[in-house]
Amino acid sequence: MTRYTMNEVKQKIGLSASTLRYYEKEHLIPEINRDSSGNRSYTDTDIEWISFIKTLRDTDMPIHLIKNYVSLFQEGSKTIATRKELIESHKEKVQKEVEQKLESLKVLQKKVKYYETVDRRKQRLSQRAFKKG
Amino acid sequence: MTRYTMNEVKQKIGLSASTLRYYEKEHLIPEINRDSSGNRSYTDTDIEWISFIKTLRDTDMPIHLIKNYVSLFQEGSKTIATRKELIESHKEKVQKEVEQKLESLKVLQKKVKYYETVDRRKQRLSQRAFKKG
DNA sequence: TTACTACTTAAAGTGCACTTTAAGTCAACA
DNA sequence: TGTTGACTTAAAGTGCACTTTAAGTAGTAA
Repeated sequence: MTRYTMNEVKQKIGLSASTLRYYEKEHLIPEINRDSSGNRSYTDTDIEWISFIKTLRDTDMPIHLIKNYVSLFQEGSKTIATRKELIESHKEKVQKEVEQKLESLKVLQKKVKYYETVDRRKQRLSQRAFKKG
Repeated sequence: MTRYTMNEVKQKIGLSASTLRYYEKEHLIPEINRDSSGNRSYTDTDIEWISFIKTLRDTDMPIHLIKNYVSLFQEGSKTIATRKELIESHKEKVQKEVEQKLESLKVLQKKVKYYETVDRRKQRLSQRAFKKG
């Protein structure tokens, strides 16, 4: 069975050692087995779990909701429906945020375009927009 | 000339009164003119500026970079090129983040699909993934 | 044996972006 | 005239998610 050191996990997943310890302490990830000298030894299953938690964090799910999700998981298969709802509603929230960001990107693109086409006269006019400070 | 109270701006833009004051104090937005009783009175130009600042915050540009952008603006047209670079590089960063989130959304969708199709046997197996705690 | 490196812990500290608090002013209405 | 409500300020407080610190241990190389 392949095992990984903390350093390997750090590389593989892209979380710092202190974050990995913090997640473990907060029970976002399981208690990791130790090798003969007391250092953490991660399994492929651990890696998979940590990766999914990272996906949740990458999409800004708050720690307290992830804890909620993990608790449900530990209660077993009777919580499948609730877990599905939790992930699905998070997914919908993220989708809306992405759509909002795409709108914002249009505004940024418009601004860049403006800077590309602006001439000296336009620039002087634009100064009037924020004349103080 | 149309003028707006803080309450109207709050509604129009979707920022709290304290955030509007905070942005003003930090010079992200210009010093707002006051009415006869000392209360803020926002112009359409103010609204436009605040909206753009909100777009920057909605896309998670840090306050210190926005301050940098505002400073450049105040230095006048000689900073147009720098401002364009600043906004453009931010735009590219946001685009990458959006792409990353779309990838994460695929993972979330996969998980939802899994929960939709999982049967009792599969659920028991999945329990092995996180057996402690 | 000594030094070095990589890990370990609990606890305190950090950074960011607001948000709340406490105390005060002003205009309108009963 | 008093009280209500919306504003004002500076300063302190909050929430979140880590990150850093300080002190210690275990294994390896010289």
